Amino acid sequence: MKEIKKNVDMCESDVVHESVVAKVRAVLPDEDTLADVAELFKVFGDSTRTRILSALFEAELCVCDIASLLGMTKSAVSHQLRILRQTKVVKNRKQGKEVYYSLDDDHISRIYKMALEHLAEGR
Amino acid sequence: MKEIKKNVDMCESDVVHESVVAKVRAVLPDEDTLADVAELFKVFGDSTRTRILSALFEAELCVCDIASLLGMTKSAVSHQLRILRQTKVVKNRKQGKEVYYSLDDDHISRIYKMALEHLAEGR
DNA sequence: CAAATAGTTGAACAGATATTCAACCGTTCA
DNA sequence: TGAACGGTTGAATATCTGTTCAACTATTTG
Repeated sequence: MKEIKKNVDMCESDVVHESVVAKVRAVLPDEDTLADVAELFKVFGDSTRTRILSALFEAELCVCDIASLLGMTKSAVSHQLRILRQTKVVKNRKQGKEVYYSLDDDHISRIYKMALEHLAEGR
Repeated sequence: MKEIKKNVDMCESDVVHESVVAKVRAVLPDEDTLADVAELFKVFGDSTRTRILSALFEAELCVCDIASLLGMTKSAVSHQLRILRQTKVVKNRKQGKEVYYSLDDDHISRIYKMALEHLAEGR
C-alpha cells in the first residue's frame, strides 16, 4: 500500500474564497503577458542599466563615452547594451569605428520617467 | 622593476567626447536615486510577483487564495509577499487566522498598468 | 599592408535570487 | 487545553545574472 503524502503547504479548495478567486482568475492576464511584463521590468532592474538609460536620456553616446561616464569597462557596458538592444529599449548606429547608442522607445522613456517621479515624491 | 599593465578595456579621456560626457554627467541623477529606481523595477521583474500584483489589482486576497490562484505553495507566496511588503507595494491586515493582502500604492499601480498597455500595443 | 583602436562576444567566475523544506508562531474551536 | 490550521521564517539548493578576461572583428591611418 503506497503512502500518499499530502502537501500541507498547498491550500485546499474549501479554505480558499472560491468565488473571489474564480472571478480574479477569469480576468487575470494570461501567463505569457505577465511573463513579458516581468521581462520588461527586469531590464530596468539593474543599476548599471538605469545609469546607462539616464545618460542616453540626455544625449546620444558612444560606448566609450558611456564606459567613461560610469567608470566601467567597454566590455561590461557592451554586454548591458546588448540586453537593452535586444529588448528594443535602445538603438545604435555605426559611424567609423564608433557605435552610437540612443533611446529607441518613447513608451519606455515615459515609464522610466514616471518611476523617477514616483521616487522623487517619496523624499 | 614592476610592470605596469594598462587596462586596455578602459577608455582614455581623449577618445571620449568630453564636452558631451561632462554635460551629461552634470545632470545625471545621483547613484543612490538610480539604485532606487533599479530596486523598484526589480520588484516587478519577476513573473511570480507580477502575477500576484495582477491578482491584487482585482481584489483583496488572503495568502491561500493567492497560492491557489498561482498553483504555488503558501511558503513560496509568502516569501514573495514579504518582498512586496518591504517595498511598500502591498499592505496586509490580519483577520483571525488569515492575512489579507491588497495594493498599497497608487503610483505603483499606474506604472504597472502603463507597462501592460505598452505591451498590449506591441501585439 | 600592418598597427592601433572601438566594439563585440563567449566562457568562467562570483554574487544574487526564487523555490523547497522543515520548523515554528498565533489564532480558533472542540 | 491542545489539536488543527493559516501564515511566516531561515537554511539549503539550484538557477540566474553581471562582471571579468581573453580572443576576436572591423575600421581607420601611418
